[in-house]
Amino acid sequence: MENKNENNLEESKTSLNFIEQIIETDLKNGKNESRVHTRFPPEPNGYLHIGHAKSICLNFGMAEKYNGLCNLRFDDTNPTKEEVEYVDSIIEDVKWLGFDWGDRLYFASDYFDQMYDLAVELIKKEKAYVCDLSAEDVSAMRGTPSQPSQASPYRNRSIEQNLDLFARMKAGEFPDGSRTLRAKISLDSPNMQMRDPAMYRIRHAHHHRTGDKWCIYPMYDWAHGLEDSIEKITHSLCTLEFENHRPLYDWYLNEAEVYRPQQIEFARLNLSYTVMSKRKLLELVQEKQVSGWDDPRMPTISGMRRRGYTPESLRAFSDRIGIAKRNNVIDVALLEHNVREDLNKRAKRVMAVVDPLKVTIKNYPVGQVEELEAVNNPEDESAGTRMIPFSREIYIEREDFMEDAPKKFFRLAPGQEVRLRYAYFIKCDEVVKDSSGKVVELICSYDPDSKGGKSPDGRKVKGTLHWVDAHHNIEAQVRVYDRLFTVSDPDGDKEKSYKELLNPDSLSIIEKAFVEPSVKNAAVLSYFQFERLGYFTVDKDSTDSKLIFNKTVGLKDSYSKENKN
RNA sequence: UGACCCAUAGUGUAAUUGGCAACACGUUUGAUUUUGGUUCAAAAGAGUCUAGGUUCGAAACCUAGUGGGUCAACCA
Repeated sequence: MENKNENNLEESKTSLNFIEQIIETDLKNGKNESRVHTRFPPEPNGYLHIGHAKSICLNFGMAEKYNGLCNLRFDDTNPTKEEVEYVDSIIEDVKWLGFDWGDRLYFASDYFDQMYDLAVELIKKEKAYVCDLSAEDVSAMRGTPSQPSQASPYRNRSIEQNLDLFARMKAGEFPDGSRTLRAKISLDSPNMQMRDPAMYRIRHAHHHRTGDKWCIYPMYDWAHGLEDSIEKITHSLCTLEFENHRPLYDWYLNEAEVYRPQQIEFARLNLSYTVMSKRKLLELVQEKQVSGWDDPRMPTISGMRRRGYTPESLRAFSDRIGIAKRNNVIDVALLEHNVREDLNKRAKRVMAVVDPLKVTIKNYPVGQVEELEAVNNPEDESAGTRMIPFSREIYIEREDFMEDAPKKFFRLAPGQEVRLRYAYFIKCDEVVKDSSGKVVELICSYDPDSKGGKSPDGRKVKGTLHWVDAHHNIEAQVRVYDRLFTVSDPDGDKEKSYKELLNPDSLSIIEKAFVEPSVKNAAVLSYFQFERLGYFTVDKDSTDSKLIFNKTVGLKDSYSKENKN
């Protein structure tokens, strides 16, 4: 084991992803005074998802690894889509993931004045002009990758006229959409980004930070490079779809004659059985397909937090998926592996019965209650032990009993003996059914010498069941989640929209589960392992009188897997 | 259709930069086990998209092809 860890350490030393290779080369060459300064630049138009977590871990991770800095910067250049609610949620999520931006919380909108001044400079250099064309006209004149664009009739306005018009745009003299400021770059570049892209558009909209100060707002390409430049970012990491924008990024910074960070693109994360676009997630929220952005089925950071994922597990996941330029789809099983790995070490074990079947132990004294000692976490001795009440009537899991059991069924069946964890061996003597033939109760007998679950005579008992006392317990609601979509690639279906592929059974609510008394005052988001069932966390909908648990993920289950095939 | 990017076990990422493919997840098998969990041990699974070329030697470099992705918003 030690050897393995050493190997992994060595590997993480020598095996660098392509961004680390670039950074190390830059460091070696003394580029940017050998600084590393990154940034995570979300647009506050939605909640962060696991794909953002990858980017957050990358940006903050690179800064950490190379003794640099990472800023949190809101790219808030479009007031019609952005809201403070999103700003707040993003701050909470990044913090929860465990990253610290110090005092470097920035907003693109804080730079609007500088951006405006620089745009004026471009006009003076005849590198930008005010265009009166409508969006439709521009689109119609755009041409195609192989056919050049038609020049805007306003392309050759005088500097003075451009200056005047741009100032009046800013002053609010023109209605929305009536004019834009455009960069004067090319009419026939095969890269469509370079065909006189818009730099400013008119939007008489209230901005969450600048209020009504502005009615013109910078476009992404113009704004983003300047934001990076102003913050002296060294490596501006973004996703692949901005690859075609890089020449424009460079052109703007070059023409603005300002410090030029290096844009590097990497492949965004895709996860099987879910969607990762903010637009689609927004639709699920707005159409009430889910309870909100933090619905535990959502791939959002807030949803996963509520589901019971730990920040450590998300960070470990991010490390393991790697960074590259190849389009990828990560198997959710890897994500689930990472939570289990973390929770296995940390979660307090507890017994809960989710689908109760009553068991009466006929030879156990009526009215007697014993307190039995149970281990809190076999992976962590310091977690200690606790006492669990046991009496004549208990509940076991319905699926732990079978009347006609196959040979490899190590659980309860007529005549078969099992161990009740930490309690006693019991044997099933009698099956009680209701008029419809449904099993409603089991009559069993116990071996008093097997107290604690120990075999009194060395006899082997293969099965161990979890249980909860029928009288000393807590009733709880349990919410069990399945994948949100029925297919592994909901975006990939040509016929059906992702909404038609939603899993109708992604949420099942168990109103009446029984949990052992020790969880009584469990705090929201505290996590447990319900033995043999999986990991669970306390939902925020819980009240003083009713606990609600979310199932984070089940335990690995080689038994039921075997039986599916 | 033009430009740009990408191509390595089922999935993802490596290969100390040209020296005969490794790690993780997943899968399977066995051992241990008072969780059919954990842990431990092992196995199967690619010869690196194709075809040429350079080289003593290519997953890596070159050319062409094929397949996939991105771009033609006054979104980011």
